[in-house]
Amino acid sequence: MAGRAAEPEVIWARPERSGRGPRPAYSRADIAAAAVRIADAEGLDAVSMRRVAAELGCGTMSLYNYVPRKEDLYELMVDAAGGEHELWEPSGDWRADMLRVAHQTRDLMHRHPWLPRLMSPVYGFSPNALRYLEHCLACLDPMPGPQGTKLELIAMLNGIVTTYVTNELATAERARSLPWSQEQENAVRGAYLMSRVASGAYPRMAAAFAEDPGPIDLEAVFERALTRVLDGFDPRR
Amino acid sequence: MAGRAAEPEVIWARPERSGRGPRPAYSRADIAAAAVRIADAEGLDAVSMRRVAAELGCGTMSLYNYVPRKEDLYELMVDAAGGEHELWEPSGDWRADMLRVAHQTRDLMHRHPWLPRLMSPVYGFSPNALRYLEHCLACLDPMPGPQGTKLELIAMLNGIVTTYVTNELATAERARSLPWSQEQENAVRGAYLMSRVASGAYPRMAAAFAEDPGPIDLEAVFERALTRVLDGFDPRR
DNA sequence: TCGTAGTTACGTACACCGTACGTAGTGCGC
DNA sequence: GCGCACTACGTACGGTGTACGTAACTACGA
Repeated sequence: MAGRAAEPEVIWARPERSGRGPRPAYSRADIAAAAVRIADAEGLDAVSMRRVAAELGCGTMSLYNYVPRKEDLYELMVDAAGGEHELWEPSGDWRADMLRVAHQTRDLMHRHPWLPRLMSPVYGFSPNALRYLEHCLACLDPMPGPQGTKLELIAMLNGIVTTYVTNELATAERARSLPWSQEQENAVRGAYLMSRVASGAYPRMAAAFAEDPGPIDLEAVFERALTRVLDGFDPRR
Repeated sequence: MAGRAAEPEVIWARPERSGRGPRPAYSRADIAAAAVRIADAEGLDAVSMRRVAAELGCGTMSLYNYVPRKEDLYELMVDAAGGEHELWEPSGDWRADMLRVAHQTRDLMHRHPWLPRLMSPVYGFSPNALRYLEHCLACLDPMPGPQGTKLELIAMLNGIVTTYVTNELATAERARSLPWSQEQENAVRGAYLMSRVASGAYPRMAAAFAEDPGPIDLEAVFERALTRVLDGFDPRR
């Protein structure tokens, strides 16, 4: 019987190769890379077991030898993306290091727009996620206080980055599978919103739209959000 | 031809009743209520067009007269949940008011655990969402600064609450459709995590797990996170 | 008042999904 | 060299969203 257990299972706990039987034709890395390739090129919704198997050049059900459930395929993808995190020797300035981490995560999500959708606390302990977490904690060594607080900070920053990038990408990832362009969608939604606001029922929203903020600098908004969170955690303030 | 347009469409922009033809058998509120009932009782994954139609007592395809795409059904659900937000006369203390808003949102998400999964910036402008936004801005009237900053604060708080509740619920919503219990899942994942940490490869993670934080007060973590964000936005600090 | 156009209602059908199950072939460990 | 655990994979089932066609109904313009 193959690995389709009726019990919960962590894919990272099962060995990639178990000695007996024919040598597996693909590695976990191969499979993850195939899925990531598809998701990058055609969007997350294009990642189906059949599609990934086809990309690998094997039968659909062969995939289930490697990946008991589709969810585990997602976990492989998130881990593969996490492997792109470039780690460094902590500088001693934990605030600067955490800012750098956050920016790197944001870049990662831009490179793989499907990542935010798969980023859930559930997939938190893949090998690369552990590597990443340990690195963050190392960066936070100079920060006083209990480890628990540091974990809180890391979680908070990750949450902010995910939320922010989700906003940034908006419908971009979803739009790939729609029959119309994102510009069309934004135009229609914008027109509707303007008509509602113009109705006069929402005076403060109207004021918000009326005020001219100058050129909107999303980058600055992001930076400000991070700084605010770091301030909130900085014991020197 | 029914409303299946090849153009993007905002469901709130189309009239519920268009005069001509037979009187529609159901209102948008009926449909939303049916979907919400199913999602509350059986989880979001149980909400299919067929299932909702059955709950209403009509044919599957009849639903498409009211809801051109499934996504719009989700939008109806989010709006219906948003209608449960109880608004009040702003107190004059914007920090206190925003805390109250955040707690209410959290309660809402506990009542409807599928909400965080559907909470995306895309569904941001349903009637009840606009009501909610306007109310938040009213609460923020005493706060100095441009409206843009206030919108940033609201977005940030919503993001925090969503992230936090997602963590809180963890696999709870997902677990409903799995053949094993959430306790089993947590046990297996916990055991795996412990084994990895015990390997010695992640000394700082090990330290984090080793330190005894006393009883973990999730409520306090939430409160602290909110306070930190409010601090970051408070011009008096 | 009556035809007709626009709507509602809904059954059928299609392409896709995740995956349970059974079977055949392969190669390591004893 | 035997046996068995493992890989490979075809078939099939029950589900999904939804395109399309048809029949019934109602409110409006003539």
